[in-house]
Amino acid sequence: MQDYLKEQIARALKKVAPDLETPEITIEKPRSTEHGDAATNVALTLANVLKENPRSIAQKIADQIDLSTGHIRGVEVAGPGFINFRFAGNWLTDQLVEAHRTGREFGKGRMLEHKKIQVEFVSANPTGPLTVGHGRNAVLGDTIARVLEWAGADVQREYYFNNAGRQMRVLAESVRARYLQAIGQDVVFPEGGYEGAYITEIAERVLEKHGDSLTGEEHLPVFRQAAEESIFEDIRQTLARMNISMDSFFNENTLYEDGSIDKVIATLRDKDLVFEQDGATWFKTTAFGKDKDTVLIKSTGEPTYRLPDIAYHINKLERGFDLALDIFGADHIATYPDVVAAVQACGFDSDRIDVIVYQFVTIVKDGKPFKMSTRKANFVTLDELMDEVGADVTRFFFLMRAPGTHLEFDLNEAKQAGEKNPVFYLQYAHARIQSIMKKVRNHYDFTGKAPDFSLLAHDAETTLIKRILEFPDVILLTAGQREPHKLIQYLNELATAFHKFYHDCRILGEDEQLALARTELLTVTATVMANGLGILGISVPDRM
RNA sequence: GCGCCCGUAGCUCAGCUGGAUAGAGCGUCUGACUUCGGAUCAGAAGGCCGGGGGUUCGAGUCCUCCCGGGCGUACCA
Repeated sequence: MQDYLKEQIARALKKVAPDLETPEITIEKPRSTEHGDAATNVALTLANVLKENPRSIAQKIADQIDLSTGHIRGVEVAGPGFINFRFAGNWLTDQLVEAHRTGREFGKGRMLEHKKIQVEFVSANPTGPLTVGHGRNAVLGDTIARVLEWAGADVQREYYFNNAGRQMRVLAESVRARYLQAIGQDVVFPEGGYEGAYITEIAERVLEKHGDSLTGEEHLPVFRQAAEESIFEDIRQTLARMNISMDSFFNENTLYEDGSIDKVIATLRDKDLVFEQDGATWFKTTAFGKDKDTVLIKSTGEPTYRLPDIAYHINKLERGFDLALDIFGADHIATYPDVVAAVQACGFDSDRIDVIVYQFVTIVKDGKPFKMSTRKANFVTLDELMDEVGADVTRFFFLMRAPGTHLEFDLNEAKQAGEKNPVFYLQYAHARIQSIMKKVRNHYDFTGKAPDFSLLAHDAETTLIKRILEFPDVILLTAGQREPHKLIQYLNELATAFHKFYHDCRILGEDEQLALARTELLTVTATVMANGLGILGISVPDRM
């Protein structure tokens, strides 16, 4: 329809101003329905060039629009010089028939067809349970992956982790200390160790399984491995509970084993971007405009996290992804330019790497900001949150707001959200439709009959139809921007249009033809709602 | 100090990438079918879009300078 309009406008423009080169014509959907179904601002943009009043240009163009094809019902000039179009009713019903026929697949796009995309998210090291802080990352990553799939992409979900660094050593020492305490030894708990209760539980399980003989330093790996396995199992379960399942887990260690780390250093050294100083190996980031150079390998011989990060991203590109998406918290953003610069220097196309940065979640508890620390064990786990409000509300809460804005998560409010939560508004619409359907089936027999959507002329009906037809565009917008809250906003509008329809239009008691058309309108509505909630990873109840 | 993000209704946030009278939810106030689920619907109140300057037909949106908050700016991840 957009293309059709553009063509019409371009043709009209030729008659109005034959000498003018056809400009870019943009079509937009007016905010208010009073302004029709589509509008263009060409007259405004041309006012300067043509040295003429925008309204009079608009009027001349409008006069030249061909209405005889039947797609357009009305053209009018409004405001400072907008040209508004109204679609003919048959165009809407044609589209609705198509949507109805497509059913469960309605909304799937082909924008990203044949694109291999990797979304890397969560990527928390196995040092403790996932917290509310990780929640936003996890839910954003998974939902973006889902919407990319709906836009046609072939998506892989990957979890990147490191089980060999300093953090993990401290973790193992913490477990060991708890173990020694459990068998009655008087040991000092390591400075900066992990204090959570789960550490003690892991220590107790080691004691049960291996007895009390693991007192020596040399047994540290046993504690490390026990902790890793146990914590990873918890993380996996938490993710599953949130409706998230990873396609692969990538261990940072493989980058050392397969030599990619050394290769990165060697390549950068060839380009004269690496040098030694004070016993450390540096990356010359000042060459890319940064204030300081960056350490890649510490004087202790231990690499900083940037080095494997670089190797990891090269690895992703070598695996053939058209796009590698990272979901990063605001605190990680500083490394991104380094990684891009290094990847580029190594001869790879860094345009294939993109980062979604989300701002931090501020936990508010009892009206005060709550500072979390995994090490200090004062945190709220995702499991605890889901115990309180359920997985659906948890996902919804993290998706409601644009990733780039700070998200305030009021625990008290979320916990008592119960019936008032906005997610129920969407689920209720779906459940209500199912309930209507059940009643309808008892009153009418529609078998073998096709609906005539042209009977749907009520305001509430056309509004609902227009909303439904927006769905495929919303998918593409959400996928393109990678901002799931846009889908939520849309589903809210869809639900509102449905509830309005429910109040204004009835099915039971209406003549069979109209009842059939309305019933099938609701079928499509329910499908779109189900598809949308599915992308958000939220359940779609038939009853509530 | 420098870099990135943010500042919109009492609160939490949208605002389709520069368009028409700036929207929604919660909260407050007033109303609604004796038949399909009232977890709903209709309406009211509530705003110098942090502030100043600039760009143009047109700015919440772009440029610039202030103010205020968050995160970076580690041989921590």
